[in-house]
Amino acid sequence: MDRKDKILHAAIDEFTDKGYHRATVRDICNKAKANLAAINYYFGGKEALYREIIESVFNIPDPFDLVVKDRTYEMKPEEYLLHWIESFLKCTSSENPLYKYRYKIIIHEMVSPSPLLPEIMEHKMLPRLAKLKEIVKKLKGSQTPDDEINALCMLTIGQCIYFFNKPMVEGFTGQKDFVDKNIKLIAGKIIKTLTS
Amino acid sequence: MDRKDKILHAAIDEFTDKGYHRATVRDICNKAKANLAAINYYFGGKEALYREIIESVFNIPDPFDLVVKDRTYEMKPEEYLLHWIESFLKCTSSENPLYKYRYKIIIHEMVSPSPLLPEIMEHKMLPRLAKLKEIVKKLKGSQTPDDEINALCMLTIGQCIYFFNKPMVEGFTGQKDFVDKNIKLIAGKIIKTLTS
DNA sequence: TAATGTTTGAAACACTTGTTTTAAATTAGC
DNA sequence: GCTAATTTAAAACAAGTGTTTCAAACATTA
Repeated sequence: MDRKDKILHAAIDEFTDKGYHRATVRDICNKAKANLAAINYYFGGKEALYREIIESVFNIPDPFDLVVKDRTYEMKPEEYLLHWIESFLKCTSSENPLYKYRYKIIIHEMVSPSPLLPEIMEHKMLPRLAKLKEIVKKLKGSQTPDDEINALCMLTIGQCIYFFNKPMVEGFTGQKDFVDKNIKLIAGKIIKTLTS
Repeated sequence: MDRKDKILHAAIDEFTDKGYHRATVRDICNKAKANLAAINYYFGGKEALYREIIESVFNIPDPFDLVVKDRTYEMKPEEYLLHWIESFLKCTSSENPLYKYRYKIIIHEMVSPSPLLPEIMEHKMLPRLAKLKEIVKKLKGSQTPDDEINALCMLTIGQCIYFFNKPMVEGFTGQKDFVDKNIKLIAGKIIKTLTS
């Protein structure tokens, strides 16, 4: 692993852990055992490095796309959504770091926007959310009011994304592996938001 | 309004908007038209000022307590929880700033913990969450597994707290007043998570 | 009024941040 | 092996941070 990769690796750790603002180039370089000037040399600055991280984290297919593949239009909406939810929840665990990082970054961007939020929102998030909306619409029927579809989508996301808050989940349950242990249970509850 | 109050007012704006780390004493003083040294003079420092803000934001009764008052034990769990959820959602609107501020601070603390998170968690949040858990337990029956109770509580909180993310809600719906307009609809969906 | 305590204001301090500079070390190409 | 380009290293820079200092202004009260 060369110096540049080591920096990328350290940067993804720092940015996803602390968000764009609280992550520092010094901490990243220390973690990568690189010199302070390395980030500007290789990437051109902190913001450019962050943009590279964003690309690497978002430009991989959704985990649930791998399950669903091209069966999208032969699957029932319920089945599709259950995959969507379970895949989302699985991202909280560490077995697939890139997906976890993606949602950690989203949470940070929502709470403390970086200069890159507008483009992340437009190019990375809204397209994926549109896909969710489309399936929910198919499930509930096309005559369902748009506000209700929006509400259902956001309730689903809210339920899923909440479990990325480690301090909250651990503080509430006292368990470190609560989500891993209860994915089926949680997904089952969430899907009821959409179907009942 | 004296100088100290003006600082408190400005500080609550800055801390709830940007969180403990990104809020600066300079911005607070500028907004309060106070001198830079005022914060250290009146409060003893940034952290002490933040602690004062925390107290003012958390040491008021939950809005739903005002509705429920001492009728807690004559109310059905469903009725109680619906109040809990609606009150929570109402806090997203600006009509009652202190409640809104409370949840904005919670979100910031979850994502970018301040030095005060441990005491906020212990003294301000867990007691309130325990109350929710107690009612959910009453609703689902005492033989319900603890993991399921925990999951239901967190799903409920996740759904509610998500709507405090203004950029997310506006980005998704394109509307500024979506939550205000749809409180009954949203609360109705959330309560189904618990009852169905 | 005079003396005292309180509040304000401007500057400076110590520290952290992202960035730039400059030179040394390393590597690649001939 | 020599030259030139690339990479690394250390230091300095400029801007921003929380805090402190200290004298001036103000208010209070004897």
